[in-house]
Amino acid sequence: MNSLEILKTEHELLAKYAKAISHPIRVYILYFLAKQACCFSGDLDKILPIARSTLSQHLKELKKAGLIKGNIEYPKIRYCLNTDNWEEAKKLFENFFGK
Amino acid sequence: MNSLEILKTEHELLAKYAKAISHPIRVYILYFLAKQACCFSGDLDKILPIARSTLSQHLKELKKAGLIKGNIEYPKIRYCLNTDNWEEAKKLFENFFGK
DNA sequence: AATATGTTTCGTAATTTTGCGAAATACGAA
DNA sequence: TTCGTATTTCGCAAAATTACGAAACATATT
Repeated sequence: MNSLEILKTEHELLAKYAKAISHPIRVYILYFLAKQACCFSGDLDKILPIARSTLSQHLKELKKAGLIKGNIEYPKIRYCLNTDNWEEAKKLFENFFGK
Repeated sequence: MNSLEILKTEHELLAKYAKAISHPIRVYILYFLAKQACCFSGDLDKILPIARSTLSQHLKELKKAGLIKGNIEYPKIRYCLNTDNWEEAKKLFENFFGK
């Protein structure tokens, strides 16, 4: 893989993370998790003015992007930041904007 | 405006900037401008594997989000970062990820 | 086995995004 | 005034996103 391809991959990765952050609801969820460590979907459902199914979809998006993960604790699911990828995203954005 | 509303606005602003960055082509354009100061649409057209009209649309998106601006220098248009908003976005992301 | 709980998946609809080629635009140069 | 250049806007189509309510799921409890 040459440097141009690495560059391309990095751009695509940054775009992927940016896309995950590109909706106010998802920004809020990430903000909430970054502050409070972890929470259950129901905690967010109480706060956010959207249907549960819609919330679930946003959580799915964030999971797909790798920014959060969910651990089952029946009958609930505990959502947390995926700290490794969170740090990766942080570094990509830092680099992008110029440290 | 209370603190919750300010928070909401900040989340929406961050989401808006993230959306602008959420496409690889736009990431590349911003990266290019951040490195090289300014350039013409034609410079990008030579590099990027998309139609001119599509490139134009992406530039429009970035302008709409406030991250770039274009100065007419007939028959070309010189595109530059909108540094004020670029700095604002940088700070929002820094805050978001935790400084 | 039946029920209750927290959450996701399904089906659907409306809107937005992405992309292209063709045509339009704006202006300087011939 | 006509021509050339750089870029945008238009018209369209395909795909993705966002949203909802209803139904399905997985499991602990009764």
